[in-house]
Amino acid sequence: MLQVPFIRQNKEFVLERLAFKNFKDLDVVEEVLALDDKRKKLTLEYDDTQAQVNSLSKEIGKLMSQGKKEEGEAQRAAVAALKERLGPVNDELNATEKALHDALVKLPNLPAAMVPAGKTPEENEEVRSGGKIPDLYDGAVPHWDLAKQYDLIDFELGNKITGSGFPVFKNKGARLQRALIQYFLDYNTTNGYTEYAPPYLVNEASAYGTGQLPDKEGQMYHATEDNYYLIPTAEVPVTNIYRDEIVKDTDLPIKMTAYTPCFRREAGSYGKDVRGLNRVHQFDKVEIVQLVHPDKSFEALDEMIAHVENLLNQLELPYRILRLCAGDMSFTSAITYDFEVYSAAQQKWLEVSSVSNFEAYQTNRMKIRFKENNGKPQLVHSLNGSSLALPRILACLLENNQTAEGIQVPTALQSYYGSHMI
RNA sequence: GGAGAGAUGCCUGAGUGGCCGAAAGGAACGGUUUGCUAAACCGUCAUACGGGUUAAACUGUAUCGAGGGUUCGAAUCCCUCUCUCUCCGCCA
Repeated sequence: MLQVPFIRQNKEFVLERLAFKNFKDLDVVEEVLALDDKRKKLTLEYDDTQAQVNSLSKEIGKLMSQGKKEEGEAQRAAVAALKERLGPVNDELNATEKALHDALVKLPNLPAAMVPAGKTPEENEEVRSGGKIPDLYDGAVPHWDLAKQYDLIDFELGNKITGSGFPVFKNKGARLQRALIQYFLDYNTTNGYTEYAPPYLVNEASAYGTGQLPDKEGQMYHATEDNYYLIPTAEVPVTNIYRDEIVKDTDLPIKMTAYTPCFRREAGSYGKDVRGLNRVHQFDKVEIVQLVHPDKSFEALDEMIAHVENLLNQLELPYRILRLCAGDMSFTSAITYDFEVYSAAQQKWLEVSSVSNFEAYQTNRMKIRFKENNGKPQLVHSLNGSSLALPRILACLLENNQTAEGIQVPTALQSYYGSHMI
């Protein structure tokens, strides 16, 4: 969430940026400032009164130990009177703090300076593209047909075991999937990311920390018996590794990677674009997360973009990089780049990675901070990106590399998969 | 699932009503000195939110798992919750 002192000092800027993001409820900004004023006033009153209580209490202790009971009794009455005032002030202070917090979490992150204007996905800006869109041979089919033809994925079996959107990978399909995971992780760790294998279920505090709660409650699977949430992305457990921690500036940047399955209810997205692997409830993803010095987050962002782009180049997939317009970015992001690969058989672009800089928006919630030269703790910046999400990569690999003789495996992947052809 | 123990600062760990924001040791950081892959000594060593200041200094409040209660006063007593550990059971 945004920081109140920043809002106070940069009110016009905040309003302008929020409007740019197409955020309607601009009155919340005034509300936040008014509540903060009230909070300060009440804090002052409470602290002053409590200070009197504390000092009187000490006196009473002294008087009692000196045997001056009557004087002590008199002081007691004075304290009682003060405390009568304290209760209501405290109640109001708590209510004000809660109202302030509730208002604050309504405000999305501010779009960074480079973010293009716009409201819809059509207004996203193509930054660059790469790779070559293949000319498929006449018998080319979409991946769901290939999956059946080569016995790689059984969608119907998933329906039986669980429900729709839970594909079963088998034979060479399962192997290819495993090869990709291994390949991605190796690529990430080679480039300085520390590998983690985190839990796939998280508690409420973690889900709140990265912003899934309260905004996206309905999108996560919820194990109500124990009140755990199935992770929608490794971002949640991995970023929370440093929740409530103060690290040394020399520890930065912190670069982490993790492979996990991801679980998403995708409520309300039935019908369109859900065929085959395009949109599923459980999928595998390798994620990268960075915690960096606030001055370095845009540098880190560029590095992550280059990192993901290089991966797509090595997989020889045609891709394009989009800078999301203000209205299409997520609630918590300051700037987001989407990576899409071209599915030649479906003739459309599929999103396979999303790389974002959250600046201090997430870390302010999670209180992830660092200390520089024994100074005051400051918030670090957090970034994350997929490198990469498996299903759509798999779909494109199958579709784009299909030939009459079989499906070709990209060179970079061959040693992991164990063959040059499916 | 059953029984028990516990939750204190970066770590270990003392503290059972006022002298405790908290002993001691360790780690870390800064320095002095000496010096060969280091030791000794000195110092620093929680956070948040206020007041104050150009900025500091200074100062108030809160925090000893979380929330509530008793009391003039609570890390210390009471209640609730959460979590952790140990043993038993079950099991990969």
